[in-house]
Amino acid sequence: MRFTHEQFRELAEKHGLAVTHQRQVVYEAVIAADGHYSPEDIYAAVRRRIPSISLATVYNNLRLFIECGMLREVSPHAATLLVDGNLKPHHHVVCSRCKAVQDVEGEFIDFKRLARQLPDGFDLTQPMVEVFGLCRRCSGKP
Amino acid sequence: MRFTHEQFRELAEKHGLAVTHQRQVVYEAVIAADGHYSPEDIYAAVRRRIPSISLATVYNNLRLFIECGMLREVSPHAATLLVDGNLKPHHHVVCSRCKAVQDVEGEFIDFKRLARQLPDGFDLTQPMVEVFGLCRRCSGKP
DNA sequence: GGGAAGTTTTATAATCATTCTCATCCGATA
DNA sequence: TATCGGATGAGAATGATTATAAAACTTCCC
Repeated sequence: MRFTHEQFRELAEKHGLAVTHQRQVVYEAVIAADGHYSPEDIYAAVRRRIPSISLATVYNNLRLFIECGMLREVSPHAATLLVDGNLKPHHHVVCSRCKAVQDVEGEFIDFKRLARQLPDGFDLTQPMVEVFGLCRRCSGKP
Repeated sequence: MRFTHEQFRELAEKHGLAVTHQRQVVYEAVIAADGHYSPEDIYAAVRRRIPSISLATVYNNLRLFIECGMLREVSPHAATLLVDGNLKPHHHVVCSRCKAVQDVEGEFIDFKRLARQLPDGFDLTQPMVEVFGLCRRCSGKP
């Protein structure tokens, strides 16, 4: 999707970001791409319009967009592998900001309804769910 | 948690793994640690019992344990950041093996029940859930 | 118990994604 | 237009993870 300079200026101002050409093109590339893409993917797309752009600029801007809520991060995850020795069925609550993981018990998934929505052939062997949000410290709540 | 040599041998055989001292100690370290730990954490714990162990051995064995189902990986995630320009509420289905991500629609979460289980102060700003399992290709189903 | 065959471990090098550094450049404001 | 602060670009640096190859260990069969 393309934006006029004015449209993007408005959007950026709403989120407190300065307006630059690179920033607009990176954002357009993500919105135009309908799916889940890596920084390298976006870099490749943006280079068709700004051949001189730096990969670091793409990373910087993606991070900013995510922080101010203009984009979502898929699977907000810790920078490293985490293992869990607890094999009993349980779910996780993950803080999108600090990546802290806590266990959460309870039956809050309607598996019948979920099963109807699953892609064909998808096998829910270990029904395991992660819920994202902000932990107490990151949400700034008392 | 500690195992006798016999107990661990039985466990390993059930999952088709050879029995080595290092392997047993790594596994015990994960089981004893009640929570979500990184390879470095486990490495630190194991070194107290086997000072000469190599970090690569810890990685190798954690990967094996995860593959054969003796441990779970927290937040199975792609090796790289993925961004999603779709801000409409939706959830994701993630393949634990190949890390492919697909969107899934529908109301299958009982948010009232979930809210009761959430840790204190946890803020579900963007109720967003990821469901893990095996995609058609990785599950080997027709 | 001994010995061959195949794994595992170790140490180190290599790789990959991401961030940092800093000199330069651009955009907003006076 | 002059100035200032933030943004960009190029490449180096970092950190997690994987690959490599030689040495050590397990397993299995006798």
